[in-house]
Amino acid sequence: MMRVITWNINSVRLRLALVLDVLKQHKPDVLCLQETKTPDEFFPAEAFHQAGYVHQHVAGMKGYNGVAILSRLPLDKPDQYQRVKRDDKRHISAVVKDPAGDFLLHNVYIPAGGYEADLTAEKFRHKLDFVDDLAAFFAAQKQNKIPAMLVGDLNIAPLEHDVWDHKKMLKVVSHTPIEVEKFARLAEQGSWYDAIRHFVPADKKLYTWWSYRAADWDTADKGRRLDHMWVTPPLKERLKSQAILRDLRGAVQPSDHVPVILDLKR
DNA sequence: ATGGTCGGTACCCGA
Repeated sequence: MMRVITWNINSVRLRLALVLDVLKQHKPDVLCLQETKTPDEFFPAEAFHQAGYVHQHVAGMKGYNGVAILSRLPLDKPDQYQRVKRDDKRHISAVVKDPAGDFLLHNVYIPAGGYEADLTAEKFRHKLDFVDDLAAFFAAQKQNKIPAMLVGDLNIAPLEHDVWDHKKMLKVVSHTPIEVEKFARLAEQGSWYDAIRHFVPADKKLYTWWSYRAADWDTADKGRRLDHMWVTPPLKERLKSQAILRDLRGAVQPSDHVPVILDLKR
């Protein structure tokens, strides 16, 4: 079995012990983090190295954003397939040297988009442009035949049951029709297939994020599925199982996102 | 009716 975990950690330094616990308990081959919120010189590389994740590809900055790929399997050609080089620290890539077959892994953190679902609002515009930019990038990659996986915090909940109340959320950034439309186009341009919904029917509620502002996140359960794991067709036949580690939202000092696990047959 | 909480950083911004 080959296991990949994606997790928006909202500060890797604050939650290092929690991440190490997850690694110990769930033993992924590869861990993709978003919102690490630290420049590379302060990234806790040694702690992950000691935990067995000796292959690391990290791109951080001060205070915001930041993505990392931590792997027990060798990583090749880091960022040969990156969307843009070294600017906003929201996208890194590497080829994972899996014994069952190498695959290209993209770790993505799409901007949240602010509060105003208005095309003239700067943050919303930035989010939509970022998605368009990614779609164009993957369209240009179409000739590339290597099997691929895309994971990360995409900050869009596309399906009716990816949010707690579809009608109420239609005007809320993350579930607006224009975001969902651009999200679908991104998936189409990259030939991406939703590997989590492969296992969970579309009419079943499924969340990976619960706001910090909810007094009782668990009983209120006003979640959204913002974190995704996608594969291209060559990896579909290897899909084995998925898991969303909901309980971690109840950890001491939790991230507002929980880890998502995808297992591939080997 | 339009809240509420985080984390990093520096007294606010982004989520």
